[in-house]
Amino acid sequence: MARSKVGIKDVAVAAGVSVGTVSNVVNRPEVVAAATRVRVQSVIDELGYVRDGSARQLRSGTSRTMALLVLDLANPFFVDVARGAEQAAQEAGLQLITCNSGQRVDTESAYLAMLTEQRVRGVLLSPVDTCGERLARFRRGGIPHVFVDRTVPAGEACSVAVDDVAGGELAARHLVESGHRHIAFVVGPRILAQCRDRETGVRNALAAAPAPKRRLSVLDAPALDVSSGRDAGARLLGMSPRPTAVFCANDLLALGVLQALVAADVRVPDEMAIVGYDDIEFAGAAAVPLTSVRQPAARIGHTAAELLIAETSDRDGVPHEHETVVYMPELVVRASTQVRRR
Amino acid sequence: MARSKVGIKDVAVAAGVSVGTVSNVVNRPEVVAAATRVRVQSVIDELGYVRDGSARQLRSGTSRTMALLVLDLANPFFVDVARGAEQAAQEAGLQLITCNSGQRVDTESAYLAMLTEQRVRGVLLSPVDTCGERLARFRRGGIPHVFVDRTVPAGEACSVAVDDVAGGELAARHLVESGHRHIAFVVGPRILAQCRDRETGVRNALAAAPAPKRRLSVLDAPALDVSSGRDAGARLLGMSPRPTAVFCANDLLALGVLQALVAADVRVPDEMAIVGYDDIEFAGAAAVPLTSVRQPAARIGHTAAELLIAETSDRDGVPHEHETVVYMPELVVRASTQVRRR
DNA sequence: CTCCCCGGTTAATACGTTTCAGCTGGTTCG
DNA sequence: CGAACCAGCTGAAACGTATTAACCGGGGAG
Repeated sequence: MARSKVGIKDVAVAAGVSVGTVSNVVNRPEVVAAATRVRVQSVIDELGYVRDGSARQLRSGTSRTMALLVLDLANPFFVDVARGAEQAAQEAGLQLITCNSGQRVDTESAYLAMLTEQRVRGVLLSPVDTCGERLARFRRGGIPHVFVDRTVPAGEACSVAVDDVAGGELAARHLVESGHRHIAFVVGPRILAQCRDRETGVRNALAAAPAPKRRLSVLDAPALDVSSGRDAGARLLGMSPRPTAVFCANDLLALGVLQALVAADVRVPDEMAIVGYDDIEFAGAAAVPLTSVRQPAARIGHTAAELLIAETSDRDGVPHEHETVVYMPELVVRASTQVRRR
Repeated sequence: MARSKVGIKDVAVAAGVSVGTVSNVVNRPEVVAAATRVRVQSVIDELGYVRDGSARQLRSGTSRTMALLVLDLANPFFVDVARGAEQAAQEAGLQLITCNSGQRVDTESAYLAMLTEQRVRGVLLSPVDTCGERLARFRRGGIPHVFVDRTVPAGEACSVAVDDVAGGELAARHLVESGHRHIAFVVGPRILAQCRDRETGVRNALAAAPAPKRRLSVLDAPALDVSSGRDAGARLLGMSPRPTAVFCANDLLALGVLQALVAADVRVPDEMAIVGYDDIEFAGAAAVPLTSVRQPAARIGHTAAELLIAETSDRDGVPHEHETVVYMPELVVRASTQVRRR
């Protein structure tokens, strides 16, 4: 079991052949004579030779793995994005590695630095902040990348996203049409474009609503997760006058708010309606099934990966045109906004 | 913006020093004179030089990244494991990449092959099947690895797991003590040791229960996910006589079963009690908050990563002792098994 | 018979880095 | 005054692979 360092050279001498031939057996079997091929292959199996990715990549200059760097893997939305991207990568014969920045800028740039050093084929990127200096440096680094769940000025890079302004409008309009006059919006860190855009959508919808004037209360949450949602829910309960409906910037926040309401015996939706965002699988299974704004998560990942693959395949001479894909969100109405049998 | 290929050599000539000096500036700044250091560094910044990971690793022979290969990233339990592992890696100055086998054997071995070629420092592994030939080949490959959420015969490798038999017992005993006579167990693919062990625990608990004899119905689910849970829930509803309690091999299944019950207007826990496994965050936020068996997910990941790091740090000459860590699960009782104000 | 081509193989080179032995000029010690 | 040393730097040798030009023996075309 001499597992120490068997290289192409060892295989070559053991098979009585040159290293070039061994390389051919591994990478282009069709060019080597059948007899030689099986002999070399059997030596490879016997010795347990595995080619060395570093040397291979150093020599060839290109990698066969791409990366997905997401904002928050604890959010099932991004897990679905990853699933879609993984499938597209697999279809193209590439490997995908997933990295999680956890909404932290420094973790994000650490990963970007590592991926740059590794010379990955490309990166699918859902960055914390589009404007930061660290991100700009990465982009100057010349590694192909596609923005995911985030748009970017046309021509700068490919991007695949959902119209978050429209999504915010969708949610707020639904609440307005359900007769709510005082609506709360629980928003995450404003550094996230998603949060800013959804807020814009909410304000648009309220401004466009027919008289009478609606009131909007905005509650800030420090992060887009369940425990921040619980906090926000507690604050919501303390408000006076209390809003009759709440829209949350994502489903994790909404689930947290819901927990706080249920714990305080506030009836949903009778006393407080709730709308979430993302329509993660758990939204429909919640204490009160959540009305939510659905995004085609897996398709976003799949499309983004396809764009990246297109960008990194050498189309000899043909220059790459950056492309921007924007999907439209869709409102899924459930019990959390439907007053039952009056 | 000539982003094409700036290597250490380009930096060297631009700064008027030798390549060795540039390498030192990057890797051991303390050995080079301050004046030279700042000059070289400024050239590096200006040219946007990034050292090449492949060449670096090829030369030095060791990698600074380790990998985590999980069974199912859609299960928040594994996301927590990843979080713990990531933290431990970061503490040791290593990078962690996460790969998702999605409970598919072929995807798993594709990732293992890639990680082997890449010569990663080590792999944290929660395999689909401990016995398969493909896994055996990987293990012969000599890449250090630690099993996660899965025990392995002592001495073969390190492993960090939770006592699943005890967990199954915990859940079943709780239901027995709540007075249930006919219990259903929704189990996932038996190829997963977790499923087998939890079933063993259930049978142990029932065998050990005082008279009268309890009845056990086992329902097979094709996968450990929510939609399989919904299917199982539908089958459960069709049973006659119908069990009065159901224990699910994980929380995703339990949430699916719960959805099916709620949709059919079956009251939980009055008509049907439910126990899940993993105590994921969403279990407490479900339609009826779920009683569940909690596992210390983040700690599992953290400990496993620490073991791997210990195994791969050269303790000059001291041979590595494989270690097995087993945590005990804990029952968290919630509304899904507590009949309310009778 | 010569020439050329062809399938199959070899030997050499380059990829970008790290490392290490050695060179330099200057300073301190005996 | 010479020897020994020092900091700071240089230059070349690997690391394991993919690639390419060259080589070789034999068979078909001319």
